[in-house]
Amino acid sequence: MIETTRDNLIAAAAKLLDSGGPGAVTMRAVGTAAGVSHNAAYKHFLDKDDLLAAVAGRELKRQPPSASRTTGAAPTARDLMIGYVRWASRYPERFKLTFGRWTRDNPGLAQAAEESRANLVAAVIAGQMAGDLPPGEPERLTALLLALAHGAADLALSGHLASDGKGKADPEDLVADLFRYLENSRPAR
Amino acid sequence: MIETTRDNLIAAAAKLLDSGGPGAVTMRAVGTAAGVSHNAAYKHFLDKDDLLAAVAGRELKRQPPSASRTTGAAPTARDLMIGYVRWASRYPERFKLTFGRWTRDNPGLAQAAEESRANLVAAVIAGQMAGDLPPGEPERLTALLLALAHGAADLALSGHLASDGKGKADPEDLVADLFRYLENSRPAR
DNA sequence: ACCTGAACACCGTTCAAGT
DNA sequence: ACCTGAACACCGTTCAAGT
Repeated sequence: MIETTRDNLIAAAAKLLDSGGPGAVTMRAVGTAAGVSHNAAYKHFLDKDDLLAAVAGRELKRQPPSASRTTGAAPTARDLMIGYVRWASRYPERFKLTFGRWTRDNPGLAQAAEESRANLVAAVIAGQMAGDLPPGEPERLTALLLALAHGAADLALSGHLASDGKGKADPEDLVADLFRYLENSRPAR
Repeated sequence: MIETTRDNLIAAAAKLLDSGGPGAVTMRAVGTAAGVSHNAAYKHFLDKDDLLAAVAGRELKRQPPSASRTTGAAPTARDLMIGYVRWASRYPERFKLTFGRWTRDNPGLAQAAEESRANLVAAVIAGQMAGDLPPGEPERLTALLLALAHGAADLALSGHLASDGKGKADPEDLVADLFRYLENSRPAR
C-alpha cells in the first residue's frame, strides 16, 4: 500500500487533531507535517471541512475491528458498546469530530456511518435471538444503545458525568447498567 | 433589572451563536451587535472562551424552568428529560456549547451545572419513592438518564440517529423507551 | 472603570505560475 | 495532475490613549 500525499495529509490532520483539537488543525500545519506547502491540500480536498470529514471517515472505518479480539467470534452488542466508549475515551478529539457534525452533507461519510451502524444492528438482532436482549424493532433498540453509549462518552469528556461522590459512574459502568436493566426487562421464562 | 453592557454582550453572543454556530461569534460582531467597539468585551471577559462560558452559564440557569408548566407540581424525572431533549432540538448551538466542553475549568459554570444536575437527582429520588423507577444509587441512575437523553439529542443533531426507515426513533421516543424498560425492570409486586 | 482606534500575528482561501 | 509563493480578507488579542 503506497503512501500518497492525500494519505499523508489525512494522517497529519489526525495527529494534529489529537494533540490540540480542531483549532490545531491548520492548513499550514497540516501541509508542513505532510511535507508539502500550506495550500497543497486544496488539490485533494475542497476545504478544511472536507479534510476533517476525510479524517472522520477514516476513523469510522477503523473503529469496529478493535473489538474483534475474542478468538474470532462475532462481537456482541455489549462488546461493540464497550469498544465505542473506550475508543471515545482514548481518542476524544476523533470521537467529537466523527460524531459531532455532518454525515448528512458529506457523501462518503454518511455511507461509512451507515455501515458502522449496520454492524451494531446485526449484533442486536443476534442478541435478541439469543434471548440476551428484549424483543422489538432492532433498529429502535440499536438507537437506544447507541444513544446511551454516545451520551455517556460525551458527558464524561466534558466533565458533566463525574459527581466524584459515592455514585460515581464512568461510561463503561453505565453501559453495563443499561444491559442489566434490559436483561431484567425480559418476560420471565 | 438594568441592562448592563455585560448583559448586552452575552445576549448578542447568544444570538450570534444561534444564527451561525461558534464560528459566527466573533468579538467584532458581538461588539457591534451590543453597540460597543470590537474589543470592549475584553473589559468584561478574559477572552472569547470566557464570553462563551458566560453564555453557557446563562443557558444552564434558564433551561429547567421550562418544564414547570404543569400546575406548579414538581416536574418528574421524565418531564425533565423530555424538556432536555426538546431544548436541545430547539437551540442546538446552545446545547452543543453548554455540554460540549469545560465545566471543569470555568468557575461559575461548574456550579451552575451541578445545580441543574441536583434538580434531576431529586426528581429521580422522588420517582424511586413513588415506585416509578427501580431502586439503587440515585446518582448513578441519574447519570444513566442524563447519558441517554444527551446522547439521543446529540446524535439526532448530527444526523446519526435517523435511519429514516421503519425503526425511526427521535430523542423523545428513546427517552420513553428507556423509562418503559426501567418500569418493567422493577421486581414484580 | 469603561471604552476606542491602531496594530500584530495568524488563518482560510484564491490566484497566477511553474513542472 | 500536482505543487508553490504571493496576496487578500478576516479574526483574536494587545496596547497606548482617551473620558
